Amino acid sequence: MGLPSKSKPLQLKHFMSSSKFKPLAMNLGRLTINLSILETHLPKCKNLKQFNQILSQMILTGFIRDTYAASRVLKFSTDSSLSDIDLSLRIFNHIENSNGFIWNTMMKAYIQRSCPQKTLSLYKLMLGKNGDRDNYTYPILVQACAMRASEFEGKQMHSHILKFGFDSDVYVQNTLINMYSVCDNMRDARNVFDEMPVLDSVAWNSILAGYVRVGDVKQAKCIYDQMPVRNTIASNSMIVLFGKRGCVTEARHLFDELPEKDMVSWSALISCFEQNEMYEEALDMFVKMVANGVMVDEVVVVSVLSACAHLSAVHTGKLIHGLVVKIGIESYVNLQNAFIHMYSSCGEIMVAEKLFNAAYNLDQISWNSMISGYLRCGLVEAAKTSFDSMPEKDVVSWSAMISGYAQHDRFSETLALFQEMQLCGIRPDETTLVSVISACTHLAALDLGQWIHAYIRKNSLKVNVFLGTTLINMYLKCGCVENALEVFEETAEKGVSTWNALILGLAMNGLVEKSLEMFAKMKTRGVTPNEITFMGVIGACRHMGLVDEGRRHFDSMMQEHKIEPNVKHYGCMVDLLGRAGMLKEAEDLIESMPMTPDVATWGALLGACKKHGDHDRGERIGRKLIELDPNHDGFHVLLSNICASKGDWDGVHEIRGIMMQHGVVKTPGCSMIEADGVVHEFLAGDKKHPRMKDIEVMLDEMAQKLKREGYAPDTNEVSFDIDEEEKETVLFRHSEKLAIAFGLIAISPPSPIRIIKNLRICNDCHMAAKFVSKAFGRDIVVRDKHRFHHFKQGSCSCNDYW
DNA sequence: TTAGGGTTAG
Repeated sequence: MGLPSKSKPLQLKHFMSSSKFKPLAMNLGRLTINLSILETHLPKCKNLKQFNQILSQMILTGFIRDTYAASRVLKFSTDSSLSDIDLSLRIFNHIENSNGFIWNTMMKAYIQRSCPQKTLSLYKLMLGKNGDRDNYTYPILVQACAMRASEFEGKQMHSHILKFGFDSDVYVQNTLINMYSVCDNMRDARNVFDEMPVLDSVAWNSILAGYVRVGDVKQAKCIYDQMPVRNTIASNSMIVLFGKRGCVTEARHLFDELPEKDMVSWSALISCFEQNEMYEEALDMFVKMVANGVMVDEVVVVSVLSACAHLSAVHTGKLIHGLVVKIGIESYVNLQNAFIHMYSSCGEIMVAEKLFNAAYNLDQISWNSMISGYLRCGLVEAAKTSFDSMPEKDVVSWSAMISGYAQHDRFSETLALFQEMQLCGIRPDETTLVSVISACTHLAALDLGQWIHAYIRKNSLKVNVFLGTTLINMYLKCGCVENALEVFEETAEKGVSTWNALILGLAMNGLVEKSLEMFAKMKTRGVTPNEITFMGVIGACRHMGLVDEGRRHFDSMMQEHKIEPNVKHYGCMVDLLGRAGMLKEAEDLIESMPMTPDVATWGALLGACKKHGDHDRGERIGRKLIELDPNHDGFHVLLSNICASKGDWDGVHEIRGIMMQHGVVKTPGCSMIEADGVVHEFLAGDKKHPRMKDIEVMLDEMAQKLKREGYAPDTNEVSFDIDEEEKETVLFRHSEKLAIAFGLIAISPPSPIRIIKNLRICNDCHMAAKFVSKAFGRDIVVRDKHRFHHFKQGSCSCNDYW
């Protein structure tokens, strides 16, 4: 920053190769240096020593005071690789009689070394000295502003240009167009362009490049069509723009029409296919490119490898690897990283690892690709080891590892790593937070989730589609409908997934009508529903037993939206019919399915049989199911429950035997509850909690109060052949009751008691929760495997239909 | 009397 670093004054000794003055190596002999000698000898300089000797001669003889001679020697210094920028600056500072050329040369030198801020500092110095600016000066300065992408500085420069009257210079105008384009200000770029009396090819190309940069297809096309001369670069840029904006047909057409296609034309089209998820086309095009003898470089190969990764085309990837080695470009870091990504995407993690270990020029992306590769292949531990040994971790590394934990259902570790990241002072970005919020959702860690929401607001992070959807989902899955609706309204960028989260979540919370309303609203807003939307919509109908409406939506999938119902949609319909007691219709629908029904579909019918007491149908289907899926614990349990409710204890024992035989273990009921930011977990019959004594006392109090209110335990739920009193004790140790008791102790009103259960809530716990909400005057929110139950004043939001 | 400035794609 600031002015170019102060250089030491130019003294003769700087240019002496030793303290002893030697005669010029270039045979200057005893000749006094003059212009002609300078001009013949400067270009012949082979090393810094020779250059220094000429320079020292000039100082010694005072010839450096000749402005023209000084400008030649400075120019040589800035252009030649023999000298460096510090020496150039020392020469520049030594020149007493400087002129515009000399200033321009020094300012240009900083541009060439990518130090535009030093160019601008020199300009300030020049202004102070009222230096000799000329029409060569401002193109350099405007370019410096463009390099800094600083519209503020650019505009200042523009006003100087007007003030000093350089605005009619075509070079100046062209750099202004470029500067405004780089700053994405196409309005001012266009103003300059429109006012140019004579447009040369640079002006056309610059304005086109601007429209391409901001992605304005309409204007770019307009300019391209009007261009008097179109070069390949212009055409290639248009292909790129079409690709970026999803106009694949136009890109392909333009490519076909090109009279001359170069390497960039081919790779622009290939990248267009790749970006628009047309991976086969990308590969085909690459094959044609090679067949046509077009040169291939590392940039195009990176695109093609990405296509291979998406297609899992490891064989093609290996062929390309061979080609890359043959043409000798394999050591490009980007290419190595693309190979690591391709191989790990195709499951060839060992190959990726070998490449990674063999590479000598690893960068941050290499490490991040390797970690993501391990995670993609499910090797979470290997990823963590690699992560721990990284020399430097950036936000991408942390996000990759955090999302890796989240995607492998290791939610506590997700949150722990997030905390560690913060301790390391790395600021999370939108991507990181999506994974963390998703972990909060699974763990029902609402406190942390809300903290993150506040963090997003405080740091004005952009709530993009993913983040918005994740937040809405979290609030709905934690039973906070109001908050979810608020985020939904605030989210500017709404995708189909955002609507889906809302439709599914509202229905889960028992707000079926609102959910269906949102579905209607979504369609009027022009958002096209997808198959997940219909899962939500039919699911909503299922929560309230809206059979006719559900059927209507199911039929509309094909008729209106051309979406073929999949096995899950059928399963959902079977569940809807079954729950409503239409068991025969449900079974008929299964028989009429165009695909093989999955176990979940039969399972839905089995559940319905249990609910509606159709024991015969239930037993028939249950036996079929445990054959189809002998490892599924839930079906065995349901079947055994059906036997139990018939009083068929032999059947119960038989099923138990089958379970033992297959090693099927019933998933224990588990409830989670968050108190003061800590998540507590309860298993059925659990006695391990540190506050178990208090909980026992509360359970007794609950039992007494509930009985007074008229609660009678529903012992039908217990499928053990034990007496009624014992059954009641078992019932009162269900995990959700333990959690409710704990909630009554640990969470002070009016905060609701929020519980998450891994299985579906049983009849008895549902009834008990209703009584507790009344007898203790507490709101209880239970999220079970399928939906929410908001208990308030003795009733539940599900209206006892679940 | 010399010398120097601008755009551009995958």
